[in-house]
Amino acid sequence: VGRDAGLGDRAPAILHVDMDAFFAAVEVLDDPTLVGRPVIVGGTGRRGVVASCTYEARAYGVHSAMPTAQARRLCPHAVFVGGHFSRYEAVSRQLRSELLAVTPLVEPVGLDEAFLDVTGAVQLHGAPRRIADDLRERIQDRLSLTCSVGVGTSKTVAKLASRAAKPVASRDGVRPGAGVVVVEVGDELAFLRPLPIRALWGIGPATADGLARLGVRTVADLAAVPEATLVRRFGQAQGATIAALARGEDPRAVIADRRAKSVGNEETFGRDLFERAELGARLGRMAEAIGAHLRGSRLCGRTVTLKVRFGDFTTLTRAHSLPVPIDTAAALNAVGAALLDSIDLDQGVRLLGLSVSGLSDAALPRQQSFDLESTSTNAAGSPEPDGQRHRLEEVGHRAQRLQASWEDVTAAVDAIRLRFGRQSVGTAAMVDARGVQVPQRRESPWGPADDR
DNA sequence: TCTGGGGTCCTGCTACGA
DNA sequence: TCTGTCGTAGCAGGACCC
Repeated sequence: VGRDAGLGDRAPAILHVDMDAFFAAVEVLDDPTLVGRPVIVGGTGRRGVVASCTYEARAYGVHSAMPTAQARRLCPHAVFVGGHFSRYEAVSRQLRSELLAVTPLVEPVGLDEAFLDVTGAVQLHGAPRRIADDLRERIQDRLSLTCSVGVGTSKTVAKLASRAAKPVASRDGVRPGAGVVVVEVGDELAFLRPLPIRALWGIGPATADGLARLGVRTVADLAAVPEATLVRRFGQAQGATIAALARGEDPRAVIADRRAKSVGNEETFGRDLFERAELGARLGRMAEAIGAHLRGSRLCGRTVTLKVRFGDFTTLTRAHSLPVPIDTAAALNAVGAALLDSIDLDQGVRLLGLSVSGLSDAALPRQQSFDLESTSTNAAGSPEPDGQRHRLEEVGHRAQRLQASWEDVTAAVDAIRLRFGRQSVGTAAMVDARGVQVPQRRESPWGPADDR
């Protein structure tokens, strides 16, 4: 980026801005009686997980992604909050506009953090350290929230620096962090080497276990392992990447306009479901939600993937690609239902998910299919396709016909909802005793409530 | 009675056409 | 016509991120 911008050989300056305990901090901001208390945001039911918690809760060992039941055992006197997702989204938009005031090169990571490439902004805003200090101050002033900022010459170093700038929670209390940590040019390896390998982006529990078997615990240990060994053990892409990270090399650029590659919707149920009719109804609502999301983003997709998690937590996916992209609930539902039909559900279903990938711009001209009847062949080239493949190809054709026949109706429904509200119109399957129930993102999407 | 929901990326495998 | 090779696409599963 620096070179492209005519900045010569100036080292890149990357900032990583990370809000402190974001969801929990927003809850405390909105309810001052929570100040100084352990607050845990997440699913409050038996199958919920922790999405975020204040440092007062972290002092008891609570952390995000932990089952709520475990968090309750560790910190029974905490305040458990279901959360307000749309509020977090609104604060996140405010945060983003503050970041964009510094540079257009902002790459958001989730709602609460972002990378900024400020290599070209130093002439206007001052040294990276000053930009980081100013940003922290402005976010505190405008949002009344605190963040930590890391500065480095790469994303990895900036990210780890922001982590080093965070407050620390222990049983003795909460110790404030530095707020900003700058890793100067040339100090990267000295900063990285003592860190545990789990600190590196891309090394999760499975990879850390594998590395531990090689006697690798710190980044310095990792740097001593030949790259060929890592490639053999973890594959070409991951092996080469973690070898480079251990050497302090991370060429990834800050990318300001990432496009979504898939859109999905999934739900864990309060109790395992066995009835196909019930699962089919849930699937229909997911197709509605995904279709609305696609059309709202002017996207359409070709590959529909169904995800099923059984009571014993085993998970499988089934996917089918269509010759033409779709965006109507009717077409998505037809493919999803056919995939669901191909799965034995006797074990009971804990989670059902539907997603669509192979996305393209809906405004682009779409290739129409000339072949709506089944004339395809099977793997062996025989004109008589085998059962499952044949059924999916049939449903692919049906989805195309549904897409064509529902396109105008769907556009009309979207227009009505835009003018008269989301609940104003819907298919019969979406009507219950409370009226039309158009699915939308839940305010607390971290597990089912216990009565569901 | 531990394990959500939004995603991305990679690997291994199979099928298939050139 | 048959066989082997190669590149690509689709699919399933897994690891990882917030």
